[in-house]
Amino acid sequence: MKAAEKLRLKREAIYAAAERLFLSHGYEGTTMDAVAEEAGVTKQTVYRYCPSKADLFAGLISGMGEERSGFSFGNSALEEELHQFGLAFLTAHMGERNLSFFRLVMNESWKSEELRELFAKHAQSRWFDELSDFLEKRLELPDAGSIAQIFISMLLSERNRVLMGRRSPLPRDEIMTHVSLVVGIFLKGLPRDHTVK
Amino acid sequence: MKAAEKLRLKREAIYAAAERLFLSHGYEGTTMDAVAEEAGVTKQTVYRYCPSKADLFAGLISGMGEERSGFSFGNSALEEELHQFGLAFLTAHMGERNLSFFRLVMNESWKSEELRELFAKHAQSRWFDELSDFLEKRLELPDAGSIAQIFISMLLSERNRVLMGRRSPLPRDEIMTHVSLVVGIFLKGLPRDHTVK
DNA sequence: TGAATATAATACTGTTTAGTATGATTTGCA
DNA sequence: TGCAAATCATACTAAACAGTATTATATTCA
Repeated sequence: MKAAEKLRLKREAIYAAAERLFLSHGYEGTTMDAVAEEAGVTKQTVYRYCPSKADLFAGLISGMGEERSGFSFGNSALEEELHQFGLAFLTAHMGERNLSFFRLVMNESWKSEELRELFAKHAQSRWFDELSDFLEKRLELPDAGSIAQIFISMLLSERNRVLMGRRSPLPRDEIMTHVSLVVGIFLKGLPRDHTVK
Repeated sequence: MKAAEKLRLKREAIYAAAERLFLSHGYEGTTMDAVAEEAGVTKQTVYRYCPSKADLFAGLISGMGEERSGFSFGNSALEEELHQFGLAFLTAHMGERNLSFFRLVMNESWKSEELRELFAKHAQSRWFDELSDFLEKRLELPDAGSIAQIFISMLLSERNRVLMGRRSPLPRDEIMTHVSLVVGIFLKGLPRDHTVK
């Protein structure tokens, strides 16, 4: 095997191990020794690929920046589009990885401006942008941004309890029921002066 | 001054100092030396009043359990009641103390079942219970709990950005605008089969 | 006043952990 | 084959921090 290839693989193993640990145990709860062991590598090797724990963490977060929302709006009826969006959004946000990532952001983001900026590119911003654009295109709204944020919050109304370990993530059928309920309330409740374009 | 009185004061000083530090720096970020200094006291004295850091923390959290929601529903029109509730709720939840407390809960609650139980008595549960009862009393609803949770989430739609340091807490006028918007959407959007009792 | 209690001041123990140092061993490559 | 880079194994340093120990000084109260 080529040398460059091996280096790439090792680097990926280290970052993958770090991601697993950071997501499941948080920043403070993850030691560099644990990262090394999880990656099947020595601590020196870890430090050959990153200058410090903080850099490893920051590198990881910005690496995650490439992830897409995994949903695109189409031209179906408003209700149908919102329903599909809600399903995709809520399903994604009830996944373990997403829940862990959100906890991590919450835990760490207030510690430094640098981290806040890193995180800002993630969270729900892709989803939010798509929804906001869609609402603006389809409806005449006073403030599409606020309205989009409200719709997203309605979808996530059960998430805090999940995040705090007071209930398990919504299973598929509860997600469907919840999305229907939310889309119903939202559509009927939209400001009166909206018009479908 | 009586001895018992002095003891009580000292105990309060220590717990107050610990609360300030835990709220602003988190559990890990707070050292017992810092608590002692903040309370103007020696570390031994701190340990005379609590057996360990974990106990100090737990004692604090359960001490906060007595706090009321500070709002009671009346007999005005539905819209007016919801509006008043929204104002009180959102104002409280945009306060620094409440924001810090929520961050703390988020940060620590996943670490142990004991902490989760402690926290369970707080968070929005008082507010939630009152709202849920009110909706059940006033309306014919399929699931007052879910609906109450959705209303609360709508009110808090901007809070995540605040929590993550991406915007400052909503000032009074934005709170009012937001509450009006939310109550409007919510009331118009409620499931059709509701009837005012 | 004098015994008992609380506190101060200070230093210490033990543990955890980020990061470094060293010397031996493997591996790609010319 | 033989060199150079990467890795391993292991041990170390330095700092932070929870919790303890000691000795001396105040304070309460009988």
